[in-house]
Amino acid sequence: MVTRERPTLEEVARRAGVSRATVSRVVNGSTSVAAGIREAVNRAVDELGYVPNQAARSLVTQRTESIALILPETANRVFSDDLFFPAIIRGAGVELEAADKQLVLMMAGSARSHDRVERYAVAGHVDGVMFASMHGADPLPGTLVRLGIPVICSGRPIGGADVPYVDVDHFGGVAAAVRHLVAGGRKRIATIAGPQDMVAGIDRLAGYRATLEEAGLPQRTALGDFTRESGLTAMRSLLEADPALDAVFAASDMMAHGALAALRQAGRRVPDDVAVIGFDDFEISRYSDPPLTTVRQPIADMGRTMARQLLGLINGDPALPDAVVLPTELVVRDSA
Amino acid sequence: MVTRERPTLEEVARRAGVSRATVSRVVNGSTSVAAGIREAVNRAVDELGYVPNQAARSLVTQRTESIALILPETANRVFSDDLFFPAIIRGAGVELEAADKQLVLMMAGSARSHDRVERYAVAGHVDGVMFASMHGADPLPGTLVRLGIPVICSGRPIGGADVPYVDVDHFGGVAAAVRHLVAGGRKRIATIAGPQDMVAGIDRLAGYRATLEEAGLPQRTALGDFTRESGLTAMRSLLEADPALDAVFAASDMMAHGALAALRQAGRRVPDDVAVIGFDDFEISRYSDPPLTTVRQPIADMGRTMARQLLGLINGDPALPDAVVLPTELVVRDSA
DNA sequence: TCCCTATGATGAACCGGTTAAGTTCGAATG
DNA sequence: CATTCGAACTTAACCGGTTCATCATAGGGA
Repeated sequence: MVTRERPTLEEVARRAGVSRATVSRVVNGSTSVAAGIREAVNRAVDELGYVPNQAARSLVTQRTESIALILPETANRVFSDDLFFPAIIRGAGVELEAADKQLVLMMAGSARSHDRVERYAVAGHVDGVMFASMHGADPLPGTLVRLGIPVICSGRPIGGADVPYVDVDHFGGVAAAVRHLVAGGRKRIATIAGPQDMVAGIDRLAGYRATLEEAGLPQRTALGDFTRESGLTAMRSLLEADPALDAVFAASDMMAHGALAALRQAGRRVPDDVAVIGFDDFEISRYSDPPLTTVRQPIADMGRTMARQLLGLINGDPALPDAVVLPTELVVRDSA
Repeated sequence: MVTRERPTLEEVARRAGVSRATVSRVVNGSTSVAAGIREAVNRAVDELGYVPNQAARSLVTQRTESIALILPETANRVFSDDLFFPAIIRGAGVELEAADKQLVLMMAGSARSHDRVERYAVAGHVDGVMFASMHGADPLPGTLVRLGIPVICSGRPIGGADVPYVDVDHFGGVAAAVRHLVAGGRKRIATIAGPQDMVAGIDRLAGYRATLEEAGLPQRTALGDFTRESGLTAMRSLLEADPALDAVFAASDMMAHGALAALRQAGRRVPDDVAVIGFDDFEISRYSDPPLTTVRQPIADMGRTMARQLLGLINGDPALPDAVVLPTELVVRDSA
């Protein structure tokens, strides 16, 4: 391996016949460098193939130009089935790329990795941290904020931690979905709720409850964990509890697909016998049988917004809202 | 924001009553430090909450403890439909995490981002670079290798670039799939091929061709780009060209699902009229109607292996193979 | 003519670690 | 008892940039 020696500022300076300081100013596009010198320096830079050493730069500027995105442990488990985190990554990636920042991905969840993340951020490896949908009342975001590290969460943090976040209008989306079912004449509307240690799970269940209450209709709840498998199981237990139910709202698309499978196995027609609505609007929901009616949440946008907010925080933007809530929208297809 | 000043080595040293060098040795777990002193230092570290500054450390060690994973531009487009890149990320992530390395994600493809990636790597921001399935004969991996940067590719590089890589046995997998169709008595076996500027596309088509030739059966090819939509379109054109075809091998699961949809629309039963086999074995293929027979490739394993190989390269492991080819396996379900 | 002020370049301190070379000191050796 | 040696620690150089205080030079005004 021919590890070519990388030229340093010093060498560029020598070649251009100026001082290190001047080269630094040219490289950083500073003003007040005579045109002639600037050219000479640029020529030397090109000839030597000079690229500034990031570590040296960070050491003095205290900036790394990179941002961490923390995924919960569950991402590991669910990744193969779930399209949520990839979309977050994509959205954040695009935004950060535009700002010339790097995206560092970390999995967290276990106590060990928890500590790792904290040390990593504190070591000054990144300029800020984004948390993707956490479980429970995770203390880590708050801890980092207290240490003076810019942080943003996806999903309103549970437990009242005072951390800026980006979220979507779960409640409104669910209300629209349930009202759609009610308007369609459904009387026995059940729900497959998500994990009750995540805002997404909590708020969607709350939306279901409030809307049915408002409509004066009975409620029936089964619990899932956002995965297809859990949706299938939950649907079975709902059918057993109330064979006459005529609609179900699932708090995630994957659970809705599980529910579709369970209904098919139980010989129910969708939407004739039972209407089904999901939440997410993943690509695959357009291709299910029948195509899934669902609440669209702008996941990639969420990633983008998180990145944008975090960049604002890092730059000390004064007029930055603590929270941004993105709209959701009911997408009506054939399943309800 | 209370940006608490982070303690430095100097302060720890002062508190422990020793020199900077000694603290450094304790922190790095070096030998030859008397137990008493070691304890005193550790106490000081804990009391002050000292965490080494990574930039300073990198500056002298020339190591950053992080690794870049480069995704092709298409990842952006396809991400919402595709489960390939997430699995690669997950696999690599797990392995790197175990080695206490960080994963930096970058999108490349455009000329601009190309340059960005090169500069980033050369700036010493990462210790090595992994490329996820590239299009065409990308010169970037070769360039980085020449610059002395450890590199590994997923998928044998096109154009004979001498870059170490990890790939799967496309040919063998496809051969098994096509033989399965032949053994099932299929006589008119078409294929939906992947992009011919990617090894995965090329090798899978080659496997189809060779195996059919061996069986003395006629060939028929349509081209897709691995997405569901392209699979649907390709299937339609295949049906038009040969309404009597009785089997199709799609070079990706998503294209196979598109094909299933096209066949359904055309009134063909699967597998009775037309047998379908895909390639990937994504989670969703277990839940399609009918469940998809497909060639499983160990994607997460590929990510893991890439990471492992790269770490070996970085550590100068002498007995490192240039190429690793992982096995594929036919998974028979109901579609063929 | 002389002094003052921009303008542009330079020298040197500094960021926070690592590590080679040097120092100290007590135990072992001849 | 003098000498050698090795363990344990300190000193100081260095990594490669940024930036502030300083300085040189040319131009303008009194």
